[in-house]
Amino acid sequence: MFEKLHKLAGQFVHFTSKEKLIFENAFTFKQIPKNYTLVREGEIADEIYFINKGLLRLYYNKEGDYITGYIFREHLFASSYDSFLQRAPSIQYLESLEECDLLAITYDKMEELYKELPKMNILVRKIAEQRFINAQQILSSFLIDSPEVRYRKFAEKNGDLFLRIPHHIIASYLGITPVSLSRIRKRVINKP
Amino acid sequence: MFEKLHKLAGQFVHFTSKEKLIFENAFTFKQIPKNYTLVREGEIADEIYFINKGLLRLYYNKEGDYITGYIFREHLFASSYDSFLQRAPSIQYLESLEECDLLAITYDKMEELYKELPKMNILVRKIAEQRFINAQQILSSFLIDSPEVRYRKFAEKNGDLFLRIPHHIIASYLGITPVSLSRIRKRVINKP
DNA sequence: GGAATCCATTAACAATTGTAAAGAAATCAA
DNA sequence: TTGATTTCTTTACAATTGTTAATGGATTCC
Repeated sequence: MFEKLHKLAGQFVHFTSKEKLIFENAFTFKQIPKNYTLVREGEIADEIYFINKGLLRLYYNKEGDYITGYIFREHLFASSYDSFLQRAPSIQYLESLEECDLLAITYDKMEELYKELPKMNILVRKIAEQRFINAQQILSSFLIDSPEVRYRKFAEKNGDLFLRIPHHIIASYLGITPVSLSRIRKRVINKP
Repeated sequence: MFEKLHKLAGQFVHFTSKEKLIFENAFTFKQIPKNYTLVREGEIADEIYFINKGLLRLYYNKEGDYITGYIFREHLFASSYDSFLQRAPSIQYLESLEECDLLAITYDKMEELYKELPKMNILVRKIAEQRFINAQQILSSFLIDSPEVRYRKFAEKNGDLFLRIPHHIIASYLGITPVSLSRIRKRVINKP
């Protein structure tokens, strides 16, 4: 249940058995079906989720269009972070793309943990730094790469997702339309 | 000298006078001319900089083209963060766009600070979280907005930069060519 | 199992952006 | 100040993407 979470934490801090228990007890297990909405636009995100199984996506609703901001895979923390961190209404939705097994922790529990386990500040700092680096890398791909190159890089790392989720969700994540994604895929198949 | 830095830190943690001194002493003052390169591609970024005065830009060199990844303004921490945080060769350059007054802190000094002032973990966590939120917002603009809307938003917040730095630097930051920026500006002037 | 919905692909056309080149204006260095 | 460089804009054309609509296939839901 907590194996992968401890593995992630273990990369950055060392918890004693006692601390491990306090850490574990801050989380609650949640099993949710496919297409379940965890956070709606306008709501304040009260939890963050460690994904033990399944896929979540963060998306924007822009005049009826749904634009994917991020796809969270197994063994990552997922949330509408800006809402969670700033205690402000979310400008995004957080929804499952598959049936998911999650470990949820609330904002208040998180604050308690910072007090009980000062090491948490180190852990969360490291995770925040990693997320920042990740966001920066994606951003740089929008600056440097053409949509086709962006597709190629995505397919290399996340090729399995083309079989797991609808393509139009990936298209908006790459900043293009489904039509354009289809064209690019055709080009790439003919000239790999 | 440290006024703005303390103001930033004060938003997140409260330092005693003693702690303030330890904090201040970790930094060294640096004055650099315009177009001075702080970090080169391939080097490991050993410092981060708090900008008291001036502008810095982070940029990528892609086959001879220079693409702006970020423009750092006064009273922000600037660095090639992925290199600094991961102790890995930088994939970007960090360079001044104007004469700058900087407060620099090295990686080693930073590690010392974490030990001497555990509160630093909270402070840096908060700063990392803010940076992440900022990166996410910029990224969402690439997904949601057209280049013209991205230009309009940039001009609203950073209009002064059009008078301070060459436009082609802003163009690549917006993910477009200088030619396209010029066209968009013409469109926007006629239809504000 | 059948109806309804959703989805990926294709086509045709419009709009936008990129590319290359050239000239004018501004800036910089000697 | 002068000459050289950089920078911004404009033009013309090519390439790409967006938009809209239609089709057939797959999936979902009673």
